[in-house]
Order: sequence, then C-alpha cells, then structure tokens
Amino acid sequence: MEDKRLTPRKQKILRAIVDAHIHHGEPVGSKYLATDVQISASPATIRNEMADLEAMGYLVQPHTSAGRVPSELGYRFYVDSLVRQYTATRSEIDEINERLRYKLTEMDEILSEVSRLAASFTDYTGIAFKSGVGQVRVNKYDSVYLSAKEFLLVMMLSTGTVKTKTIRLSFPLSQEDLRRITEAANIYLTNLTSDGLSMPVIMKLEALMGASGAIVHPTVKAICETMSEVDTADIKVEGVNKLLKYPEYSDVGELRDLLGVLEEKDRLMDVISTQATEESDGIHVYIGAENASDAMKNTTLIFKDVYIGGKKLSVGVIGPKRMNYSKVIDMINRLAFGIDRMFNEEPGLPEPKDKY
Amino acid sequence: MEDKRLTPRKQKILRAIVDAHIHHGEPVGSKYLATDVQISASPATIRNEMADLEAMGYLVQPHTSAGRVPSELGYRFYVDSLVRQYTATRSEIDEINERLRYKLTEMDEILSEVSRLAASFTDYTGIAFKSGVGQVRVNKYDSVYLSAKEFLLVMMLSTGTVKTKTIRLSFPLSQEDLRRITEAANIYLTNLTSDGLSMPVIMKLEALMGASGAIVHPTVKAICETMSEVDTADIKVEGVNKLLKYPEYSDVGELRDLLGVLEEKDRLMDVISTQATEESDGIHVYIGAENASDAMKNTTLIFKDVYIGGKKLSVGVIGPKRMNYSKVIDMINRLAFGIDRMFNEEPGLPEPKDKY
DNA sequence: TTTTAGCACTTGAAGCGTTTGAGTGCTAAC
DNA sequence: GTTAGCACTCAAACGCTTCAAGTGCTAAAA
Repeated sequence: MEDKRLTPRKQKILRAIVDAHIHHGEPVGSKYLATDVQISASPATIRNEMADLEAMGYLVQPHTSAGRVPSELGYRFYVDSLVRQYTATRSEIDEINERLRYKLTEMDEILSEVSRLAASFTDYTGIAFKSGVGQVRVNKYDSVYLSAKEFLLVMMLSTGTVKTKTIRLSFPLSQEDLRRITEAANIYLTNLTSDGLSMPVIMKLEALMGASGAIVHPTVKAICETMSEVDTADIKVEGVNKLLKYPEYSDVGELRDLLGVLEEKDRLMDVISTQATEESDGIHVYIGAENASDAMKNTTLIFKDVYIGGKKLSVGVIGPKRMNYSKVIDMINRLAFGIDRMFNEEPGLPEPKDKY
Repeated sequence: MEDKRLTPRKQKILRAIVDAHIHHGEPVGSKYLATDVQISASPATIRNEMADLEAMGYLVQPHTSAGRVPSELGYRFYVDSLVRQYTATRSEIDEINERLRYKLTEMDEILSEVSRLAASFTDYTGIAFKSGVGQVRVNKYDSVYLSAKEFLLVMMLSTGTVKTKTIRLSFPLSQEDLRRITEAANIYLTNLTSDGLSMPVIMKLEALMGASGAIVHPTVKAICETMSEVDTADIKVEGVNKLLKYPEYSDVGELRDLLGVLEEKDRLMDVISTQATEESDGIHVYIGAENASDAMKNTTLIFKDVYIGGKKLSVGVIGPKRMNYSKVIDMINRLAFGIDRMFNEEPGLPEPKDKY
C-alpha cells in the first residue's frame, strides 16, 4: 500500500509463487517457499511478506486455510518484470527450423500450419490470424479462354500474389471479346480498391463492350470477390484439445463458452482486434480480464505480429492464466522470427517457390 | 433368448425406452413407461418385458436399483426398425434451402459450409469430408507470362475444375520458351494420373526444351502437387462445442480423447474410411463400438454420401449414442439432397457460377 | 396362461457430523 | 527485523444414515 515498489525479497517471493503455481497449479504455501534457496527466510517471515503482497493486490487466497495464488496483477507484474528468459533446447530450435523450411504459398495454408506449430511447441491451443486492411489493388489482368462459356480471369495483386477466378457465363463468348474485356480491364480497372469499382466505371465498360456488354457484370463481380477474399480477416485455431489437460478447464460450462468463442471465427477476430492496440517488445500478452471477451476471463492470450508482403500475420497461443510464460514467449518469438525469415529472406533456400 | 423376433409389445416398450432416454438422458423405469398410452400395461408387466429385453441384450441396467438404458444392440434395432420418420418443420426446410441457394466453388469452402450446416441444424458436431480417389488427370494446359522469372500454369482437370499454380524460377524465361513448354505439356503431359509423370517423360521434355530444360522440373513438380491437392482426402469438423451440452461428455478424459481424434484429420479420415463399407438407404450409422476408434466408443457417427462431378463428398454428424436419430437422419438426408441439387442441377439459379 | 397388486430388497445419491491436515495470523522472544 | 510457537480456520475426506427410485418375486386375479 505505502510503497509502490516491491522490495527485492518480495519480488523473489512473488516470482517463486508464480513459478510454483504455473508448475503444479495449486496454491503455494509459506513452508514450500522456505525450501527455495533463493529466499533465505523462515516460513513466518515469508508469511508476513505474503500478507503484504496480498494487501498490495499481487496475490489472492482462495480461502483462509489455503496458500496463495497470483492475482491478475501478480501475473502482469511477473510477465512485465520477473519472468526469466527461457532458453530453448537445441532440439526445439532444430525442429522449428525444420518445420519452417519450406515456403508455403496460400495464406490459408500458412495460417493452418503456423497455428499447428504454435500448438505443438507450447502444448497450449495455437492460433494464427491475418487482419483485413482493405487496401488490395489489382496491378494487371490477364485471361485464359477455357470454352465458349467459360474463361479464367488472372489478377496480379498489389500484394505480389496472383489470384485467378473461373468465370462461367450463360451466353457464348468469342476469343476476341475476351481479349477486348481484358484490355479494357487493364485500362480502367487497375489500381483501384474495391470501393473504386463503382457504377460509373462499370457502365463505361459496358458501353465499350457494346453487344457483349453482359460479360462486364460477372467479371467485375469476380474481381470484387477476389479482393474481398484476399482482404478478409481470417483466423485458424488448432489444438483445442490441449486445453483439456489443464484442470482449470475441467468445468464444462466455462469450457463450452471458451470453445464457443474459439469456434466462431468472426467473434474471436473481433475480440482480438479490439484489444490489439498497445504492444511491448512486439509481443502481446493479455491476461484474464484483460481480454475483451467474458468467456476468456480465465485464460491468457499471447501473440506476436509478423509482416509479410505488406500484410500483417499474427501467431500465438491461448491457454490458462497460469501459462508457462517464459517458454511460450520464447517459442512464439522464435516462431515469429522463423516465419519472418521464411518470407522476407531472398530465395536461395532449398525450395525457392512462390512468394506470397 | 428363445424367440429371435420381438413381440409388438416388446418393440413398443423398446421404442419408448429409447425415445425417453434420448430425450432426457437418464435410465427409464417401468412406472414412467406405464404412463405411455401406446403401451397399455401395468408397471409389473412392463418390468417382466424389460427383464426379457435385457436378457435378449437390448437393454442394460446401470445398477440394480436403476431403470434401463438401451444397449448398443438396442440402439441398432431402434435405428434399423423402430425409428419414426421425423418431419422437418416448414421453417427448417426453408432455412436449408436458403442456406444452400448459392453455389460454392472451392471444395474447401464447400466442406466448411456443409459441416457448419450439419452442426447448426442438428445441434451435434458437424463433419464433411471428401475422399481421395487418385484418378485426376489434366485435360489441357495453358499459361500466362507474369514476369521474366514467373509464370502462371493453368490446368483444366478431368473433374471439370480449373486449377492454377504460380511458378517462380531462379533464371529468366522468354515468352517463347513458355509457349513451347505449354505446347509440349499439352502433347506429352495430358491424360496422365500422377503415376504417369515418370522420369522418362520428364527427360524427354527436358531434351525437347534444349537450353531451357531447367523449366521442366518446376513445372512437372507443380502439376504433380496440384493433382495430389485435388486428390487428397480432406475433412472439416465444426461445432465441437455442441458436444459439451450433453452430460455424456462431462468426463474430461474421454472428451479429450474424442477431441484428439476430431482434431487429427488424418486419423479421423482413417477411422471413417475403414468403416465406410456397407450402406443402408445410403445413410451410414455407426453406433458406439461399431466405430473403428476406441475414443469413439461412446459416440455415434452418422453420414451420407453425395456424388458431385464424379467425386464423393460426405456430410454428417458426431454426437452421443443417445442421439436424436430420427431428426438427425432426416436432416442429413435433406442436407445431402440439397447439396446434390445444388451441384447436379442445370444452371438457371440466381447464381450460375463455376461448377465444381 | 397372462396380468397385476403388493412387498421385500438393493443401491446410488444426498445429507450430515467428524476428523484431518495444510496453512494462516498473531504474539512474544531472539 | 526475524523467527519459533501456537491457536485458529476451513476445505477435503471419511463414515454414517436416510431417502427414493426402481427392481424381482410371489401370489392372487383375470
């Protein structure tokens, strides 16, 4: 209460309590702490200190005759100031590198793979998401004539990706018509965001195509769809079953609420985006009530952003508040670094494939 | 024991027990059954009948002083002979039609959407999967020159779909080279399954391309990848949180095992494909131990196959053994029918888009 | 022969008081 | 400021009793 700063001994005790609680999940008592060589004090002294820490709000007591558990403030202080650097084992480092060796092409695959990795390296539920920015443009169009009523529209996007759409018509189309609409698109429909695909532009194209004006509508529609697909926020969650290991999720009611949030991608995306404002060292840590969703009041969310090709992608995990912060933070940092290297490094790797 | 056939009254009683147990999930007693107007008999008589049914293996008693619960044999008989046709409400029918109105293009999206539908209409976990058949061929190739080191390979597949791959090279390529390799591919690489892409063929192409032979390897590789992507079995699971509603999944250990199976797609695919042999009326029902996985020994799996464009797709649900069979069977049938109509009907619908 | 009323019996679930033990806060001595 | 000692608290575990649901069996009724 009086002192804002914690004495070194209080810090040691708080750290020991959080570490122990993370480890075995139960309230921590003074006797147990007295065995810690770092803290050379008797149980009685430790009890006094713990009473202080509780008064300051860093600890809570489930009931009078139990040990102490870190409060959310306690976890917060631990994460910000006390957590020790985890050093990944040689084999963990090797495995991350191995799993991130091959470049993936499709954003969808990337998200799946990356969240799977996060889950498997941390033993918590892995998540990966991209957010929509609404700034994609088509730099160039091309087309392939498939049959009298079908053609393939090829779009080279400002993100560096190439996307295609098969367009099926209810009327026949000549190769010459296709050439003309492609040319027109390259003149009038490049460097526009989806807002730019306005009615006047469409009408102009229709006029230009004359008798074949009916081709314009499905084409513009396909362009629009493609842009919004690329732009749309998306999220992948892998390894929800990992959560069931932890006793905090043995209450089925709470678990159901949490799974509900994790399954409704839109809602989860909302939750995450409303809170992803501040940042510390690039890694975001949201503990319990710091999360925007009530269903997540007993869970911690950790993630880190990576920028690839101008787009933001994030990797992280979801787990109980007594998460192994030091390991998770290290692993997510390594994963993020690995992903960044995978995409932002010049080719020369074993698999120089498509760059997203 | 003596009689193989069940008397009409025994059938009525068995049906009433299964219906009641599905409804409120608890063992059913003789007193409760006596209130059923269909069965006009006293509790004592019903007790005698129930003792018979238990001896025949259709019922089990959790403990002496409890009512009876259907055994797996009991559920099996119920599903095969006793279950009453559920009649979907007008609003349910309308909603299915509404949700299946727009044609989807990508197999991936179809699976996601369809499993989501199954989950939302039945309140059990929805699944949708396609199996790999290994028979895809490329009918025709085309290409688009993107830049000196990149081109787009367009493949028209035997399934009627068009797939594309961006190919990135480590050396520059002329438009003329691209024209030649495309032409060569159309001559030598059409109508082959992935087994047909053998070394002799590749070497022949390399010889044919002369100085630009290095283009052959990445091209063939992309073709091969595309075929295997289209061919690969895939499965989507939606709404696992629905399971938590049912008390049979309040045991966290079992739930974890089940979720483990549902999350590992390969394993789930194996489980399903090993047992998808027989069929009755096109709908597959696997109750408890009939499932190939031990983790599913307390769950029922129901699905139905639909054929679209020569490929098999299946929709279904996973839930507790005391599933609402009549409703689920009806819903899955309707869903399957709706999917079939969506893809196998001639266009003329509001959205005549790409046909898978 | 089948059905039914009556009754003794079984058994898990629920309720309740007791014991146990881990852990605390406080006081007084160091 | 630190520590030993001790009385105190309280959830969890245990054992016991009661309760109620449901059965199987017997003997009478249909």
